[in-house]
Amino acid sequence: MSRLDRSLIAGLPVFEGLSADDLDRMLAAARSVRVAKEEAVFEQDAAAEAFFLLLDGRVRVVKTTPDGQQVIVRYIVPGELMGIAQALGRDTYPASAIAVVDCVVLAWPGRLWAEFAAAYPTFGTNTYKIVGTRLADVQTQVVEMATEQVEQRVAHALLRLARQSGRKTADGILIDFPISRQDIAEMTGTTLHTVSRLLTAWEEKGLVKSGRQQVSVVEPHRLLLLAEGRRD
Amino acid sequence: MSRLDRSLIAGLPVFEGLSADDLDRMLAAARSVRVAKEEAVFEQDAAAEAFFLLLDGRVRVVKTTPDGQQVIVRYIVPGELMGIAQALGRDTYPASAIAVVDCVVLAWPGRLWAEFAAAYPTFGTNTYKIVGTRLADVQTQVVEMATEQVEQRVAHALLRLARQSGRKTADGILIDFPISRQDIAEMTGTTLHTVSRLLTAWEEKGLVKSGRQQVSVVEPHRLLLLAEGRRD
DNA sequence: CGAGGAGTTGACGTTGGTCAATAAATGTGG
DNA sequence: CCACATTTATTGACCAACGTCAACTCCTCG
Repeated sequence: MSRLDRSLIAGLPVFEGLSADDLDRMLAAARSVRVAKEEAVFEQDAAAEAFFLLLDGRVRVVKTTPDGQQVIVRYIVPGELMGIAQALGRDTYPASAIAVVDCVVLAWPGRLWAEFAAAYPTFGTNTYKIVGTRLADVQTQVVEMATEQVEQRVAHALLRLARQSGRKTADGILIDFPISRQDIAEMTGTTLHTVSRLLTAWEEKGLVKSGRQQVSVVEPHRLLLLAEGRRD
Repeated sequence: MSRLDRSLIAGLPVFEGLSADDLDRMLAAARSVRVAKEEAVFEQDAAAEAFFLLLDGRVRVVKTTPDGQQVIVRYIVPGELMGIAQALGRDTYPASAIAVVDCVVLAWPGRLWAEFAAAYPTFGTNTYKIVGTRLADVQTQVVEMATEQVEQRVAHALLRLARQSGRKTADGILIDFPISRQDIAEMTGTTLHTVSRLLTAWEEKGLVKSGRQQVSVVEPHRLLLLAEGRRD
């Protein structure tokens, strides 16, 4: 196994404030893992034996109901932690994490969590800041689901994806990983049919461009108006 | 100001593992505050200057959208922390906390958070465990909103309230604080009309008993069947 | 080139929201 | 303590948003 270079993680928000030596020590305990497209990084309800950092690729975090319906909780982008059950006193993962494209992740044994948090307090604080952000995000999502119509929720979802994972192209902001109508439906609590109809309608109005497993936001500003419920 | 007695907080899950002296030291820094019914403990978007422990009463945590719609995020029962923005690196409260009945709370200055977490590590760990639980709860709520019909969501909400805040009576499990149809609607993302119709229908089937600002669950088991979507 | 996955689109029905009117319970001021 | 205002709840009529069902097309991969 090759030595992991500090530059892989230096500069990431989570590791802000750590010394070069600290980074090296943390990296020494990590192993780097490749995860093929559509494979799981970890599975819902499995024993939480490790926590992870996504180095490259995209991961979707999915909860499955007892009767098999799926809800996409969030997408993870490179540089983000995931599966940090230990930080929250859990011993199983609350959701599954699936590689959307081929990914590279760093994995640490879960029992190291407490050690790291004690040895590198800024790392602990930074992580809890992230947890705070995620809690806020999920609560916002609850509010959206409770108060908005499907059209607004889908518009908000696309804008979030574009912001988090968008790449500027000639056609506007391309969401730069494969995403199907079904995926968008599972993010917003609707059906692929409704998403398909919305995208078609928006394409006619010039707001988005979309194709097979791909969506670009052409006019973020007008889409935002829609998302906020002001008819245009 | 009278001295606060250790017995107020000893035995609460958050303070598990702390010595009597630790408790006394923490209490010495707290002030106890009475909050009248319908008054705010803290307000959404206000500077997070303190964190709180509910000693007595009931508090509802509410998010308000820009256009004035309200969503009830959760109810707080005695012994629970609230407004722990500091623990998550936030400097404003993400929601408002409103006393549902006359309440007594302990309040600590926010800047003490870091001190406490450092001085009493179990307190820190316990808190993050709670945060973990809340994150899981909110995520479950997202899944419910995305996959269940209104009838199931309302049934789930009532069962949660009964479990968290129920008192056994001749009529079944009484949710022991005033709660209106509108409140239940704001918990479940529906309208008071729909809640009213559901409660009437359930009352006819003998599942619940309800009146002005009051609901009892008579047959939790059958209500659970409904909540899980198995028609009966 | 064939099969399976992804997307589109029309027809239709249901859930649950909107609007409106009324009733019942509670609080308030004289 | 009563009259009146306010809040909470009920119920009916209506209808729109969106889910369901079904058929069909178009890619893409093997």
